Amino acid sequence: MKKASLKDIAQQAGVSTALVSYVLNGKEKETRVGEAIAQKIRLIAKELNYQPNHLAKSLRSGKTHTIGLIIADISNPFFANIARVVEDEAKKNGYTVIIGSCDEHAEKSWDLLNVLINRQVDGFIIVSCEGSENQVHYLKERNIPFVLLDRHFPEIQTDFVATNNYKASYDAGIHLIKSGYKKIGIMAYKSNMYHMEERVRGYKHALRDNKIEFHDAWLKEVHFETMDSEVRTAIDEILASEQRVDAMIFATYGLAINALKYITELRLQVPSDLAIVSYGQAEVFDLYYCPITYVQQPLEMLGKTSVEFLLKKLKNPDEGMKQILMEAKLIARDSSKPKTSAVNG
Amino acid sequence: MKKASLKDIAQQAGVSTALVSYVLNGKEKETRVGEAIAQKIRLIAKELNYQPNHLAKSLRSGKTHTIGLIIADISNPFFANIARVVEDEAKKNGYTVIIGSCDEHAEKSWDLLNVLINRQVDGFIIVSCEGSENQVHYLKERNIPFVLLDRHFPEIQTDFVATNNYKASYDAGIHLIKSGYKKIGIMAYKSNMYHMEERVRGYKHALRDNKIEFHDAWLKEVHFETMDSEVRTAIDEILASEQRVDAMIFATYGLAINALKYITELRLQVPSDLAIVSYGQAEVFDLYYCPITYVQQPLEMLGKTSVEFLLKKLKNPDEGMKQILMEAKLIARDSSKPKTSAVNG
DNA sequence: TTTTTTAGATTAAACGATTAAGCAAAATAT
DNA sequence: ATATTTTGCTTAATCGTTTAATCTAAAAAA
Repeated sequence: MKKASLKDIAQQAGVSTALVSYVLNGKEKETRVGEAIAQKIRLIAKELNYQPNHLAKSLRSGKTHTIGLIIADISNPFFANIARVVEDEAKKNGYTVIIGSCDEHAEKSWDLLNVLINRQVDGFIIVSCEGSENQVHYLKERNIPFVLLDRHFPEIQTDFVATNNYKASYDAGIHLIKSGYKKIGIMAYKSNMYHMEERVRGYKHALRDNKIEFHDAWLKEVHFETMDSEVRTAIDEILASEQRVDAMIFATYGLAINALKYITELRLQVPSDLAIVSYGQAEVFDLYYCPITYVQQPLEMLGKTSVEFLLKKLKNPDEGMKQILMEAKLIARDSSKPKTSAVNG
Repeated sequence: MKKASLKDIAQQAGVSTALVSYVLNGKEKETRVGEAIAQKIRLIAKELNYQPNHLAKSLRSGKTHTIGLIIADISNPFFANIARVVEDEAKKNGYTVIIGSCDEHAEKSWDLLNVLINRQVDGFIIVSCEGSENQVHYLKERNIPFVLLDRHFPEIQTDFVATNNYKASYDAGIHLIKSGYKKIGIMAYKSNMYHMEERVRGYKHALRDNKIEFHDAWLKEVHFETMDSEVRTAIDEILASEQRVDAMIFATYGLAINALKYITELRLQVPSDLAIVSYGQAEVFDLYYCPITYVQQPLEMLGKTSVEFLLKKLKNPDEGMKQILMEAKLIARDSSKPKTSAVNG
């Protein structure tokens, strides 16, 4: 029992496929289909449990109602959460999502892009990785609709939905300072990605605005690929330095996890030995013996808005560029509680 | 500058599209295409950067090289990790994966199934949820290839790849008993899913084989949807009961997380007040002040094998049924360390 | 020399839908 | 009664491939 096609319905109804198509697409008015025959077609369609063939539709229309989501890694909770939001929001609008993980690797990202372009996704939502500017330019040139998510390139005019990382880091810095910490370090990825630079810049400005001199040794930049080992070295160094820090900001969830493991090994007490504020969010932060203060990014909003922007663009390609920076929220916990009883609760 | 099609190449080469198709699909030998013309076609194809249109191919062949992966929730680390493995393994074989989250909800799962069938995925990898037996039967009837992953229905003959949950729970129980715990509870989902029942059965048998009488109060079954509140009640009850437990097994990651949060609130010490073994795996288990003993499922193998089974089935639909149960590994940590110095290190 | 075979190409249908264009009959206008 | 419009439907091209069937000329065999 094969799937029923338009033709099958047409035959049973004794009409042409055109009529069937018109009726089933609700164009009976414009195309003046007789009411009687329309009824009949609808009935037969229901009887045969007709399901239109997406492939054929897509081939004809050039639209697949599919969007490609390129992220670093679906097994990372941040991206997994984003993916879930995107999936739901897309489904709500009749779109299907194909997710690809590029491991922060421009080459993989490029492969994914091509695979998905070949599969004729209607558009992309992309969490760009370092060195993928050419890909963004490529999409622009080829006029393939896309929205950058979470990260963007300020020197390239694109739609994007991201977090105000500068502000988030600034707030994190201020928070630590207000809590009485004066020697504050930050660990970030070695990267010239704008979002990462902003996370560092915000931190620096928080220091500056509070007359705290920034020391180069306080900034630790590690490579994504070799994070596991580099984080340890970095922590060793930052604690051994002349200007030993009493607090640290971790610019990503991955960094924080690695650091926490090492800090636990070292039997350092949080926050007395080292106060902590981290980006990202996950169960660990709640359940760590000293709950971790973190920068809560508006995941839901980021995901939803990116889908919204993309779909609008698909409906109307000529619509203006949409760019939005959303504010993160600092969730204060014990890992950054006031150093002395002097300040705050 | 539109994408080049077979026709474009054919025109430039001054031949028919058939020839181009033959050459580009490596059928030049069987179909006796002249060597000279074949060269020319390949050259032009390269020049025009020809990329075949997947939609057209699929429409013709009935194969989309796409597989549907239905899981409970991509934002759950267990499934996210599985998804990643599946994604990679599929890509290695030229397949694309479409992931759908059904939230342990048979109705959503059914929707997803239909959406994906309509999108003509070639086959499915499914983590079944409660009450989805009809869906499995449906797939069998319609002869749509699929492999059940992580969970299966023993009363339905299907391909599947799963963990030996009975053995895993049995091992967990034995481990606790050997560590000196005698009053061991278990928390699971209220469910008649086989994998969940097996997790409970293994635990019970571990008790039985060690002459420990099982008390009904030791088994706490909570509903997935209302887990947050029910877990608390369950813990309260199991601790207040006459046969207060000194150790607990959590049958899923989600249960463990909720329980740990509450246990922390209650200021219970792990393992002295309550020893713990949990299913699932994630950073939390490492970073909890008392690292959590957990049942490590062979994620990578599960994912890989499920893809392998499915692809084999796609190649050769008549191949026999493939079923495999993989062994989990208990990772012993401090949360279940020996109660007295009597046993073990 | 005639017939058969073979190499090398083309034609056209098919996959399942959409849709512009066309056509005949009925209804309306002149 | 004739011209025009409207109604209701069909035809056929199209999207980009694949592939069975066919064709043609040249080569091989009879």
